Amino acid sequence: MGTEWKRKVSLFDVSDDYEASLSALFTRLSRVSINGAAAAANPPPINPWSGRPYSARYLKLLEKRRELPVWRHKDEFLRALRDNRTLILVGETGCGKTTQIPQFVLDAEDLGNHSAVACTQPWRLAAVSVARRVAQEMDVAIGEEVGYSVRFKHLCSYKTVLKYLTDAMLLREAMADPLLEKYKVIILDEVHERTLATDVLFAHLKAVLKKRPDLKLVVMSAALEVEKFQGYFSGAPLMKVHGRLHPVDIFYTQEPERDYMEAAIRTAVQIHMCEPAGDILVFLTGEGEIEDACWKINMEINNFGDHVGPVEVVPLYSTLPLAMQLKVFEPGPPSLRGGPPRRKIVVSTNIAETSLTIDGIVYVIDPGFTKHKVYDPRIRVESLLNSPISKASAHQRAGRAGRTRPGKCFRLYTGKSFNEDLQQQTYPEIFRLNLAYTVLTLKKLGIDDLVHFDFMDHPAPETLMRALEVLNYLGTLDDEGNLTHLGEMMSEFPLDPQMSKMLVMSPKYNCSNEITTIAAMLSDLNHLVYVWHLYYFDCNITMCKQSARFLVSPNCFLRPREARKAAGEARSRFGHIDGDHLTLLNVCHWYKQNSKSSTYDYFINARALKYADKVRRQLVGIMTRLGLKVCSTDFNSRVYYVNIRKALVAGYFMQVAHREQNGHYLTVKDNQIVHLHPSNSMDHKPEWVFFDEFVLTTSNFIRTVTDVRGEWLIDIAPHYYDLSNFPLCEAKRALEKLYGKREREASVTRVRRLYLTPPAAP
DNA sequence: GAGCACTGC
Repeated sequence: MGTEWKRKVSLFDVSDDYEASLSALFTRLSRVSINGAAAAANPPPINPWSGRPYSARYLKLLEKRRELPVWRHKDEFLRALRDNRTLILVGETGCGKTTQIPQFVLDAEDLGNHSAVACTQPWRLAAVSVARRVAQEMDVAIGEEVGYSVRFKHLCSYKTVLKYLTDAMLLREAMADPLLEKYKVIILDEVHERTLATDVLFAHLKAVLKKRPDLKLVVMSAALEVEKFQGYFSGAPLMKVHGRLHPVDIFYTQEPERDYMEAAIRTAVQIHMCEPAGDILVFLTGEGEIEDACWKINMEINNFGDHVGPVEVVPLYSTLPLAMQLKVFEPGPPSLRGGPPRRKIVVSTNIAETSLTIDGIVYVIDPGFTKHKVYDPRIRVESLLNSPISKASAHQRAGRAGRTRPGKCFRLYTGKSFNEDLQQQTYPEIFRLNLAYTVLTLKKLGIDDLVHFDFMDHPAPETLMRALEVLNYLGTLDDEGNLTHLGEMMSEFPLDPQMSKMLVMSPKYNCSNEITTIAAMLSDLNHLVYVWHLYYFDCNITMCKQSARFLVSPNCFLRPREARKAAGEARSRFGHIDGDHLTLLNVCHWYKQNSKSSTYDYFINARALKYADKVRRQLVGIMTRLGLKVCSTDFNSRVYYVNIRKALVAGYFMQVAHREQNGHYLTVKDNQIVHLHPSNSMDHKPEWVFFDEFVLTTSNFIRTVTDVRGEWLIDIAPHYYDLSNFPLCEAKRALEKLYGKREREASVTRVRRLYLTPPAAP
């Protein structure tokens, strides 16, 4: 301990010296006390957290912890924490900041017996696995003194003093308790990821710090853009901790490569022929490229015959079935003594950049591209663009080569290009995503003035305007920009506003049961499976954080490459001719009745459906809490599907396209030419459709599309289909006719009433 | 005629 700072010694106080002596004591005990006599004479020290004696594992872990680079900075950190309300800690992968810093904070702060320290992570798996690890390190049961809170899973108790949670979850907590009063110290970890939730928390917590003098904030990040963080947090002190990775030699090309695919394949083959043993990881942008490259690498190497060792080329991307994904973890072919090296070549998307760690990789090939989701508020389209990676990404990719031993990274671009062309960081999400959901969150947090809100990076004004416009049309915000009663209800759902709107409206159409199912199926089905979690858990915390993530295909329909046709046929069995939303409902119904039978025979992704069911239960819980009836129209009723489609329109009336005379579809108001995505299940091309998403890939596609009647649009959303505010187009003329028809119907009704209704008694 | 990666009381 530093001499200038005499800490208050409490029961919770575990100083370095104390732990060192404890460690020595236990070493002695374990040596002499086989028969227990010595142990009885020297009772082992009591863990102040649990009130029980420390276990042997505690000491084993303690020794490992003390080797972490961050331990050398413990005193410095505690001093900085005492003297400042905000501080920034920069530490490279493997320095131990995520597990140790929160424990240091517990050592420093005199806390009550309620949850007082929160540490955020961008990913659920990280929050859960780190919490479990830290519970072991503190020798307490998970869910007691150390807990976690992520979507669908909360493991905390009244005893919890340290809680790991996702950043989005802390934001959710802030919506109910804006000052976050139950926390004394909030640690935001992995802030360089710049998730939307982290960015919002930055600004919100900055404001909370002004209102709560007792709150402290620790911001932790990997390297890069440190000055920016420091500037934003008005010069908060900065601590740097170095990590422990093996060195990686980086090679650039002399000249820019014209064809990065060809260059990547050539480099892989060269490494295999010339470099010593060690597996290769190649980064490409998508499934098509990856399958292509795998085939070509195999071909070229096979052409060399027996002169070179055999290779196993393994593709890796998220929509690959799980069993295939797991192949990347199998060891490659063993090398024969004296023979040429054999090796495994993994060809992967970005998934291998941060999401999972593969043992044995020594060579990385980085062509410098990735696919990115980009939102254009002008045309309201999210598209996938093949674009250059950032320096931070390149750094991360290179690091994949140095995890087990010194490695090499081959960048297929020039050093000049790296220095001059690549962005420092990947664009933060706040620049790239549709902000409707985020703006609703901010409104719920009580932030009125979005334009002057203290974002670290301000989103484009158009994106904010679009979000406000959408929320206004949905009835979430009134014309002054205040949250309406409807908006209050919508903000309770962890869903896009269109979806929360259709949920809130669905009881009115007597189909909230079905709408809840469809919402669950539509909400992003990517989710994490904790396959390797326990296996890696005791080995290495960094691996545990990053190894265990496998994606479920984002779609409930499987389409294995080798069985496309069969998959298509199986899918058509579920197809509903009125549209994909109803098809999703069919799949769910089928699964509920047949969950025991082999889903794979029907090319149905059972894990996606299980996940959807989890989401559904959560949504039903929220509905019930809000007093919204969970009900269904009789399945045999003529209006069963009609009601469902109408309820969907109540949310999706802004995402509608109209078929023109020439057969093309134009989106309403924006007049974008779009095509029905070939995966749609309709047997016809309806005049009007609504859609879930507009994606720009090989063409302008609208995906997840359902037939809607024009009359419903003007009945359900007359404020949006107000013709005085509509560009001249075929859709407008079609709507004019519909309004005319409605007007005639109305006058007939008036006449009937006039003549047929008996006059009311005076 | 088709699929980068993640997340949410």
